[in-house]
Amino acid sequence: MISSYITTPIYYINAQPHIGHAYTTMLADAIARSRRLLGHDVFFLTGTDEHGQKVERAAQKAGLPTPQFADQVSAAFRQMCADLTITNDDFIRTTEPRHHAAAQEIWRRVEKAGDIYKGDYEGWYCTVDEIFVPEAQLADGRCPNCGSKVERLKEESYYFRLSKYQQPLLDFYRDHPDFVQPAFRLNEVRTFVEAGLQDLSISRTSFKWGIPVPGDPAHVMYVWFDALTNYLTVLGFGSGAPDADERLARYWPTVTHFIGKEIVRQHALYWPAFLMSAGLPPPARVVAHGFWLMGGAKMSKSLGNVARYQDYVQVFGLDALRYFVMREMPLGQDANFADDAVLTRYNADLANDLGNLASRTITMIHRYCGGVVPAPAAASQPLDTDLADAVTSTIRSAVADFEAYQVSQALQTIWSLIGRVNKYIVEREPWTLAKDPARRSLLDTTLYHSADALRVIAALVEPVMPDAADRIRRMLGVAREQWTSLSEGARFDGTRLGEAEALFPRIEKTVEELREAAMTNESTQTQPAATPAAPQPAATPADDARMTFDDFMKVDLRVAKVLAAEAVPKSKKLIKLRIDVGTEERTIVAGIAEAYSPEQLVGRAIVVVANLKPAKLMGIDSNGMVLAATQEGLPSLLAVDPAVPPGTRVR
RNA sequence: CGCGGGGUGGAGCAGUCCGGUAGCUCGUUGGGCUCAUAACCCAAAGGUCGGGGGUUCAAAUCCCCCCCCCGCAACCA
Repeated sequence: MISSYITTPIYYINAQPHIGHAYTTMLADAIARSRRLLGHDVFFLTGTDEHGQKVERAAQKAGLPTPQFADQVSAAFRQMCADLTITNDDFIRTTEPRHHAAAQEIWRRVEKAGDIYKGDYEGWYCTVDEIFVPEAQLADGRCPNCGSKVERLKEESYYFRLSKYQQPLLDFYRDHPDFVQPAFRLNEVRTFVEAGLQDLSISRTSFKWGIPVPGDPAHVMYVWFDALTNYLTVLGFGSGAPDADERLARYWPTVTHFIGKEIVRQHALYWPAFLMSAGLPPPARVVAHGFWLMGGAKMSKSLGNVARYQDYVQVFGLDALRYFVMREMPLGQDANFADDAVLTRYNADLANDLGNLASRTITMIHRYCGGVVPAPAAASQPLDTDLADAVTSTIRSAVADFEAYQVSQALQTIWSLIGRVNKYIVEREPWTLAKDPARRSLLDTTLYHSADALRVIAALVEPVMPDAADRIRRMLGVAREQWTSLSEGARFDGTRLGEAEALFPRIEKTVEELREAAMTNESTQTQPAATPAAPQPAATPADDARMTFDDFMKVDLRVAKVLAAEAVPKSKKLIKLRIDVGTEERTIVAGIAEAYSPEQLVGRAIVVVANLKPAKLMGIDSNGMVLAATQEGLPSLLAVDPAVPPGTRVR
């Protein structure tokens, strides 16, 4: 028996589940279901990643003790699985004891291999938030979160000898060209590895919400070292359980990790390296999908375009949501999540094509054959054999598509068969045949083949739309089938049909009407308890972090007038401004291009820091700084009454 | 010259590697049918394949130059 171990990423609980999490999970679920239909021994895992300082902070923000916060958000992900009828066999939480045991075990093994050493981690540290801020996220040399000054700090840290695995990784990639799909993602990783690997910091002392390092509890493991291990935890790794080795041997070599493209490096580079070090084989396959765009733009909270899977389940139904995302996103590509596209797919593909095919087929058998599937004539005509051949080849290619993770392709294949059957029915005109008793046999043959094709379609569509598959079978009066025995011409004639029902009733409303209805609904719903929360409470800085009035007066704030503005070439955020500060004209560079065009700035009265040391930005000397309130990355300029003359002091 | 992806009928995409009547879905228009969820089937209109140059008997496809869009990186004093 072939083993298939399928995983989703474990989801980081600093945010509520949204359509992106839902998609990865549904994709993995569809593949898991398809593997079961193929008779594989499947183990399907999902779960939540709960450690790290971001979680600590999110908990603070929500005003909850960290463990309680983790419970709450993790529960929301568990609920998501239930909402989406995900068939996972286990749900791992990294805060569970079994996971702590596994992570510590892999640490010990890596340490034993001589791949862990102690060193110093150096970076910009914010004393108020007690975190290291990545250089790229610094805002004016300040913490982007609380705005206080950061300082250069060293922290003791354990390092993993990633550099040692450069060649082994390259060898592994060379020997396993199918390791990452789509293939171009592996190329990216390979390029990265070829450029040289640095050892990886894998522990922190600056926060406590994590798994203690064995033998040195002052350190907790860096989240990725901890998180990736979850894939082994659920197999009993490090548990000492009697069946652990057997389970590991049974599932580990077969694993397929489904992930989003943003975490390819962790899964295709760090993870194999950790495993090699620990003496375990790297995963068999990593499948990376693209992002869902909303109206062509990346989903983000600031744009307010983050889609909630719940809304779509409510309006279109779960099967329709699953169908849409599987159909619309080819493996590895980005795709657009547009409401009108969902509606179109629903009506065109589900209601008109599939739903209507089921409806007309079932109705005719009820009407012309007393609700019992008729037997086909012994001698087939070309029209019949052509259809039968199409059914056979559709089974073959759709199954192959699923095996290659090409779910969108599989659905296209299945839908062309649906079109084929619809055409077959029109060409035969059963309603005409029914009027002539002499053509009874041809009528029976036609309806038999139509019903048989529908039976196969139900089976093929099951991984994506399990509920619709069941409903079709109920109408046809047939049982669930494994793909291993699925074939054209199953001769289920004599079967009594169930009631005809509309599989996917057409939705006649417009997108706007649907939105309105959904919004009305939402407002009557109680918000889930864990939703965000109160604007972030102002950090209460320790007394020594405050400054004196004199300190403040050192900052020379002035009203200035924009004389000219132009975008800085090759930069995304920078605009070069020529400003009048009363006493003189100056050039300053401001990072506001994402919110303002140069034209709308000219003539404007703004507030600047006039006594800031000059700095060079993209090669341009900037003499001062424009004040703006930045929300979700988008700046909003401080404005004063235009009547105030340039040079006026602000305090 | 930072890296990468892309620009194909109204919309969304395939085709580009291996040159040879430009294809699919939706939409539009006309027709057919009436079993069916105003669904299904057929047909038509609609594209100088981002722009320019080149190679070739022949270029969406190969070569050169340019323009535009989207990620990432850089960049927010």
